[in-house]
Amino acid sequence: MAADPLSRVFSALADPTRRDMVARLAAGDASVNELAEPYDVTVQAVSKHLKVLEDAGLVSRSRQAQRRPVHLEAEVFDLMTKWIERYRRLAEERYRRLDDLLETLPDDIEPTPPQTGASR
Amino acid sequence: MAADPLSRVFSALADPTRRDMVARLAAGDASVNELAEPYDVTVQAVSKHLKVLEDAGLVSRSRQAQRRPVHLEAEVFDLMTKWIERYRRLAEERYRRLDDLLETLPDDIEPTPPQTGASR
DNA sequence: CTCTTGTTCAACCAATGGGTTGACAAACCG
DNA sequence: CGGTTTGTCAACCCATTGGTTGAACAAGAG
Repeated sequence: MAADPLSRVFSALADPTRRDMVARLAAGDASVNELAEPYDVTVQAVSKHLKVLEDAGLVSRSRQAQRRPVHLEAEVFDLMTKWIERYRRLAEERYRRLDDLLETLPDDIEPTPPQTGASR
Repeated sequence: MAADPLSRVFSALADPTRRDMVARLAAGDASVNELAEPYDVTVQAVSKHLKVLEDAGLVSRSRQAQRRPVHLEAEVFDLMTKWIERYRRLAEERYRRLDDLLETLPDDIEPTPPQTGASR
């Protein structure tokens, strides 16, 4: 469990149940039992999921009587979006540059010589 | 392997080696051997990683002589950013509303009665 | 056709992950 | 105090994953 933060966040959100929990927590804090209610798994399993989300920094838990309300921490999302946007931007720039290059090519030069049936 | 698309993408990017491959592919296409070079794992392991990335829709492979150049497909990133932004936005709105609420509260009403050190 | 290069497939192994049940801790309720 | 509610910890099970080695396949190059 000594993975880097980015791996932890991606990994935490790779599970549909955990994503659903995050989705529901976006609407408001909830107790473990409340969170567990819709799923047909034990409350212990949900507790484990929450631990994963907490280790990823996606949620935090406070204490309020016996309850441990779970709260969504939105800041960690930035970690992901920054990573994603960076490489998407690069990929798109590269794509655009390739487009430009093809645009300016003389007509008689073919970037990938199509098999014209003519033997070489 | 019948996971939903979002799970596949998050899961694929949960591995640091695969993220590094994506990062390098953002700079340009590469063959499997080229991709494998920096890592001290076998080329078969890299081939497996590429299969995961391909199943997630993050890369595509064409054929060029014996080589199978790997190409980064940036569109899938949108799937993630849309999901992330949606819930981050909700969480932030909720946070803002809570702020507003606290702002308008009369002074003598305490939202969560702080332990005043009185009884145990 | 044979050889070489690049890549994948198959079988296997150790570690991890998501689930279970059962016991336990913490805090309120009587 | 003794119970009840709420949640976690521990041990275990089984499927998945990331890695290995060894063989096979695909497509030039001789």
